[in-house]
Amino acid sequence: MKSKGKAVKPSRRTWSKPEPDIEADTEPEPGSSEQEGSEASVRIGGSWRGSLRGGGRRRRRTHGSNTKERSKRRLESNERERTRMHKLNNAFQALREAIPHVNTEKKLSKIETLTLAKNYIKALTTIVVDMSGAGLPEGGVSSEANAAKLLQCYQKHLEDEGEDDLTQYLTQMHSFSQRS
DNA sequence: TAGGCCATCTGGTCCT
DNA sequence: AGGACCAGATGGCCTA
Repeated sequence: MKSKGKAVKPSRRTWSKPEPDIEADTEPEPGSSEQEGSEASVRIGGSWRGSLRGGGRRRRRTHGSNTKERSKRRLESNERERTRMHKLNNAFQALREAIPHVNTEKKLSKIETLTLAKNYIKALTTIVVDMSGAGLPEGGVSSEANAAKLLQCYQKHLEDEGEDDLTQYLTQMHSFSQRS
């Protein structure tokens, strides 16, 4: 079996290989100001997000100035970030399993998962609203009938949204439901 | 080969 | 102070 895009990647661009154009390890003393307008504030390691949040301030850099110490912190931080992303991916997987998409070899991408989940929720909402409006029949509705109606609503929502790239999932899902 | 998707690294900002 | 969160950058794998 193959795992798309997956590979045990060796660490690249490690801390020990900083961008040559900025503040190698000749950073100022902790506490000294070295921000606004400097080249370093424009690009750091290929990225920075200037005024997205809170605006203005850049780089706290109050941690140990010791290179070894910073390297250690960076590695720990990387590890935490990796763990965090793994948790996020687990949540995505749980979501994939919660929404009715057909059992196919092709795993839903993250964007597909979110889009399908959104439409699924909308479809369920529609059903609930419809049912509460028409009144539930005595003894309830069979699960098969509910499933059929759900699929109908689901299909309608997908079509209304014009998300062509998802219609194949709908088709697959529909045939799957007919088979079972 | 191009484009999509993904994992990872990274540094800035926010939160506790 | 340190961890969580976030988003840009980078590069690998896969498919059309």
